[in-house]
Parts: sequence; C-alpha cells; structure tokens
Amino acid sequence: MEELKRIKLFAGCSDDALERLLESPCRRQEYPAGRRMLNAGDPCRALMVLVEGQAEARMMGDEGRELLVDHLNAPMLLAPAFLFATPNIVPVEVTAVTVCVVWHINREAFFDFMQQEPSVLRAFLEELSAKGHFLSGKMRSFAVKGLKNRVLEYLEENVNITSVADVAQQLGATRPSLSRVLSEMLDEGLVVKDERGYNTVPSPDAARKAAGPSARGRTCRG
Amino acid sequence: MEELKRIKLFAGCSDDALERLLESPCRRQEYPAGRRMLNAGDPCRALMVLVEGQAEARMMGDEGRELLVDHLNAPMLLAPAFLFATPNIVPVEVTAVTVCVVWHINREAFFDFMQQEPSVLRAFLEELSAKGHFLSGKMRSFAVKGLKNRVLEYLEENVNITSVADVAQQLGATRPSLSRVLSEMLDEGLVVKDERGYNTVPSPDAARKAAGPSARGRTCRG
DNA sequence: CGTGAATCGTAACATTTGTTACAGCACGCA
DNA sequence: TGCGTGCTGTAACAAATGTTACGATTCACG
Repeated sequence: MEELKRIKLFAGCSDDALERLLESPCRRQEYPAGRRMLNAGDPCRALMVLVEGQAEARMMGDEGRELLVDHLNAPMLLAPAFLFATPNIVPVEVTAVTVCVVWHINREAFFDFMQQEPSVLRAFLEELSAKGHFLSGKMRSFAVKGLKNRVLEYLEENVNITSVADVAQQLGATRPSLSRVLSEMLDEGLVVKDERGYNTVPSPDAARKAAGPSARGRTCRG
Repeated sequence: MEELKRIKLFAGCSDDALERLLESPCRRQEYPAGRRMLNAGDPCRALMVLVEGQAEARMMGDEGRELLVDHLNAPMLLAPAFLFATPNIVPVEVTAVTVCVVWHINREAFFDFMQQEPSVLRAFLEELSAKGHFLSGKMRSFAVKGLKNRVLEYLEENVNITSVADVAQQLGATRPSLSRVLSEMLDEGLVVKDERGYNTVPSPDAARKAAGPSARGRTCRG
C-alpha cells in the first residue's frame, strides 16, 4: 500500500480509506523485463497501477507499421482512459521495459471509492483529461503536420534527439526518412547538432539568420 | 431542464437533483448557424451541453491544413475531455452548423453533482472513455494507415461517401487525392459506385474476384 | 431554355516519405 | 590490435500525396 501511495491519484486520500479499497478483489503482479502486459484488443476490467518500473505503449498498424506511442514510467496508471469504455478494450500493447510491478484494482470498487473520495475523483478526471489532451495532440501531429514540424514539436516537448532510430518510431517515420529530414533541417538552420545529438537552435534569431532572409516568416515545409 | 433530460448523462438522475444542479451558476445560450462556439485555445471552464442543433469540430494545423474531426449532433456534450484538464484549453474549434442551443453548467457544481449521483458519474466516465477511444482510433488511422485504408475504415464506420470533398476533410486529404484514390480502388474492386455514391463491396468474395487472384490476401497499399 | 455555381474526375507535375542498399564510425571484446 | 556489432548518414529509386489547372456534369434559378 506504500507503493500505491506514491501515485498522485491516491495522494489526497486517507490511509484507512485506501485500506478499505484494497479489501476488494485486488492483486499485485510482477512482470519481468520484456514481458507483454497488455495486448491490443485485451479487455480492461481493472484499474492498473504501475508502481515500479518502466514500460512502453505501442500501436500496431497495417502492413507492419508500428508506433511507439508513449513511455510509461512508474508511478502512473496504465490505460486509464479505457477502464470505463465500451467496448472495453485497449487499442495499444504495453510491454515492460524493466521489471515492472502492477496493481490490479477492481473497477467497481474503485468506482465506489471515487464517489467517496473527492480528491481521488478529481485526480482521476484530471488524469483522463490529460490523456485526452495527449491523444488529441498526437492526432493533430499526424493528421495536419509534416515530418519536419513533428520534429520541431518533439524537440520542444522533449530533450535532444540522441537516438534517431528511437525517435523515428515515435514520430511514425522510418529511420532513413528522419535522418534525411534532420540533415535538411541542419542545412536550413532549423536544428543544430552537437555531441549530445540534435537539438533546437539556441535562439530563434539565429535560425532566421541561418535560413536566410527569404525564408523569414514562413513555416518549414519547402 | 426538459432539454437537459434528453441527454444520456442525465438520464439516470432524479428531477429534483437536476434542479438543484441548475441552481448553481448556469446559463442557456443560443448560437446562430455558422457561429463559432469554441475557438482553439479557449479555456473550458464549464460543462457545455449541446441540447439542440448540429455543430462541427475542426482542428487547424500548420500551413493552412484543416481537419474535420467530428460531427456533433444534439444531444451531446461539447469537449467533455477537456473540462478537467490542465492546461484547461480545447484543441479544436467548434462551429454551429444549424442554430444551436448550449447549456453551460458550472464545473465545480457538476463535480459535486457527480459525487452525489452515481449514474451521472458513471455516464460521464463512459463519455470520457468513449472520447479516448475515438481519439486513439483517429490517431491510429493517421499515424499507421495509408489513405486507402482510411477510406475502407470510413466506409465501415459510416455510410456511403456522397460528398468527396466533405470526406476528404475528414480523412485529412485533399479532394483530388481522395478522388484519385477512389478511382484506383474502383479499379481494384475495393469499392463500388452507384447512384448513392461510393460504398464498400457487397461481399468480400466479389472484391477478391475483381482484384484478381494475384492480389489475394494482401492489404491494399499498392 | 440559357446560365452560373457547385461538384466531380482527371491530368501533369512537385513534394514528401518509404525502401533498399551500402559505407563510415564508434565501441566493446577477444 | 583486429573484428564483429550496432547506429548513423546517404544515395538511388519507388510509392504516396499535394498542387494546380481544366473540362464535364448536375442543378437551381432566372
């Protein structure tokens, strides 16, 4: 239960309330590194709390395409957005990267628990909303942005690109394509490259200067 | 209040409970056809219930690209997934197609209301989960599917394609591109065209036969 | 019956991204 | 040191999609 108290969802509730929740059918499960914890299409009938370890969420597409959707680092919830969905299935597969510890908490017990604990309800709603924000941002990136703009977005939201192959999976592109685009963006002065990998330019002015006056004010797509 | 009772969210709660909710700061607002009801970037501090009319949710991208994300037909909630989000902003713009009537319900009052009414809490969680499902499905389509597969997916989830220009916006493609792809899919026997527009083939066997033996078992990507 | 608006199909070309293949380079290890 | 391994950059070609433009069709309306 000390494990569970580390997650934001349960930060605001009392110890005995949490203990009462754990009297419902729950289980604590360990997964070895590399083990698949959720398959795409699996039903999701329990609240899954990753309390230890790191995992990855991947989405499979036609023709063998694959997308690394998210890095999951404890403590956090797994697939909270699909717990109360109909049909009650997860669209991603979740794989343990390191050894993982996951609590499975009975859904109906958790529902009653939320109704009694305002802080838990609030936190869970915020969690779902964050997921919605995350997913709509991803959708926006893939639907209405080119690869170059996805690269810029990635560099704004993350740190340097140290592994081109890794980031290519997250951006839904192939490694050679991302490598080529990064080379072009280097020429255009949109990114820089140092011993720590690719990164955004230190100052926007430098970027404009490097790209030349003719490129001023345009977005990067040609 | 009779208007509000038509929505599934409030189907399971008593009349006087709903009346107490409406004693909090609420307002009922009418929008003329064509009026923008939510702008991308707007904060979302009230639960918005579309009780009358039809609207559209659009997402803008760089370089003038635009995506028709969803058709909104009363009765339904507007942007429920962002009500409890931080940052509390909506990523889409919502525009009235016909005259629309929208109730704005105080967020905190609704929060307390959910805590007292299990059926409302359950319905709201299901609503958020459905949104998550919807968004992850969209993301999947755009990230790991080609346009032809998006067309097939659209035809499975919807009716015939009667307006190429309309559907192109929903699929994140240009009208000429979708038109070309539809022509190719006609040749390949993946879709049929009649007086009601494009549609899926009546039976999968017919599709395989039309595409020829060499195409058997392959996904459609050229 | 004409006419203008809207929609559609289509063609030619440009841009983006995928595919495949290969060479360079760093790094660990025998 | 020498060798294999993994990651990267890059080139040449293929496929997918965007861009622009034009003609055909339909349909409401005068």
